[in-house]
Amino acid sequence: MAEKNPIPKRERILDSAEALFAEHGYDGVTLRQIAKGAGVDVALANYHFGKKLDLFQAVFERRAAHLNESRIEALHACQAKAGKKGPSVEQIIEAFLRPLELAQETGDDGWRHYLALIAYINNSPYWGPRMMSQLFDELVQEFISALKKALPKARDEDIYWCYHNLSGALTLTLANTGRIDKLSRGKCSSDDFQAAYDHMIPFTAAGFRKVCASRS
Amino acid sequence: MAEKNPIPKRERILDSAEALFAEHGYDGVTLRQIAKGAGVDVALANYHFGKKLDLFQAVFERRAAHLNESRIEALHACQAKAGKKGPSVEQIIEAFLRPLELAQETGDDGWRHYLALIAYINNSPYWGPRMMSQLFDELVQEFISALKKALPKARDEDIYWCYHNLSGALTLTLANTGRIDKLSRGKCSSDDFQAAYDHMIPFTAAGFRKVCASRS
DNA sequence: GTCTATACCGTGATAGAC
DNA sequence: GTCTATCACGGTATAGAC
Repeated sequence: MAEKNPIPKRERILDSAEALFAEHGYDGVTLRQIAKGAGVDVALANYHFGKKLDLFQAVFERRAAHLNESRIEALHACQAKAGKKGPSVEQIIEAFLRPLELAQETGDDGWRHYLALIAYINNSPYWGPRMMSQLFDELVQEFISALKKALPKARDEDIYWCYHNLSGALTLTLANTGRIDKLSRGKCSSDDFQAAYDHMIPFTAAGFRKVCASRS
Repeated sequence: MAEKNPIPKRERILDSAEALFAEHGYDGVTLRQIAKGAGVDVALANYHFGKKLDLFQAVFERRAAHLNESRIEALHACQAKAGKKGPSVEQIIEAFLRPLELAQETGDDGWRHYLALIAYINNSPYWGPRMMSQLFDELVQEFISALKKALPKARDEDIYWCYHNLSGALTLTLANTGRIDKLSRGKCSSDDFQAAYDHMIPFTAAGFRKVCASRS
């Protein structure tokens, strides 16, 4: 009692909820589990955040602004560096992805859990349409504009379908399911985010170029 | 009562469970909702399938064998056609994906729901490791072998990471969340599976070639 | 064998007392 | 901020109808 836990209870509730929602989804988690994980009483989550759904929203929103800022900064930095002709497809995708890698490799598991939660939401037919747009559309549209400039001959539909493929590859990476470990019999690891992005960037950039260059 | 519903109740339970699990996940669905959707009594699910988890498994397994067969057939057909030198990366990916498109476009929603359920499971850190391997590893390994032949200079890790990207793009497509509709302001539709695969095949094939050709 | 009605008992979210 | 009560709902078992 003399030594106070340095992390306030309110934050610990968010941390615990984040980890559990990411692993089991919204309905797979109870407030009691969250409270136990945070080392607080059940009712405290209610006191701070109201309903379970509001807590879910609060977790979702907590890190969004910071994440969006670092990705936008990365985009603007690569645009400034590229000068008038604008950055290449690779450079844009790099700016889209590397801030995630940095967040995932902070050592603190919070970001890893948060991004797994985004993967859960983005892949869900229920949550996806309800939650993704409000926080991420603005960012995505800015990246898509940049990609259109880098691929001036591309049709709009082609750009969007390519972005969809990129988003899918990213989502499965964020979900961090360990499936690639099994399939590759240990040659690759879901936790090796650097390897994931090192492959994803040239993979998707080549895909964009191929699809957006050809006329069907 | 004179006219009997042509679909037996046991199947209707599976159909209803399939649709609901795909939309809301395992914990987001109650047996009572499933029963209501099937137009049967709550206890009937228990009678036919036992525990909720067993019903989930039964849904997961019902269409798996048929799906695996049609994908393996497609692979063997393209291998036979290609002759000694073996099929190209595009042809292999085509064989991997097109049977899914055919299933999704039967008109009957069952396959669409089933494949959305696979997306849910594959993207879940909880269910993915527990369920994907048992039914799909054999198939995937056969496709990966074919890809290795088509890309003889590739390192194993590169092949697996490329497959991971393909799997992610596919998973998000199967999840059918409608997100691309919003982002593209109606120019693309999640329900347009043909467009999805028409783009995914050249996109991922180009990615495989790029990543598996270069030495880092 | 197939199916329904219903009861049981644990657990969940939430509100109100302190 | 915390503890506890409430009350609905969930999974599951049982009894028996057709």
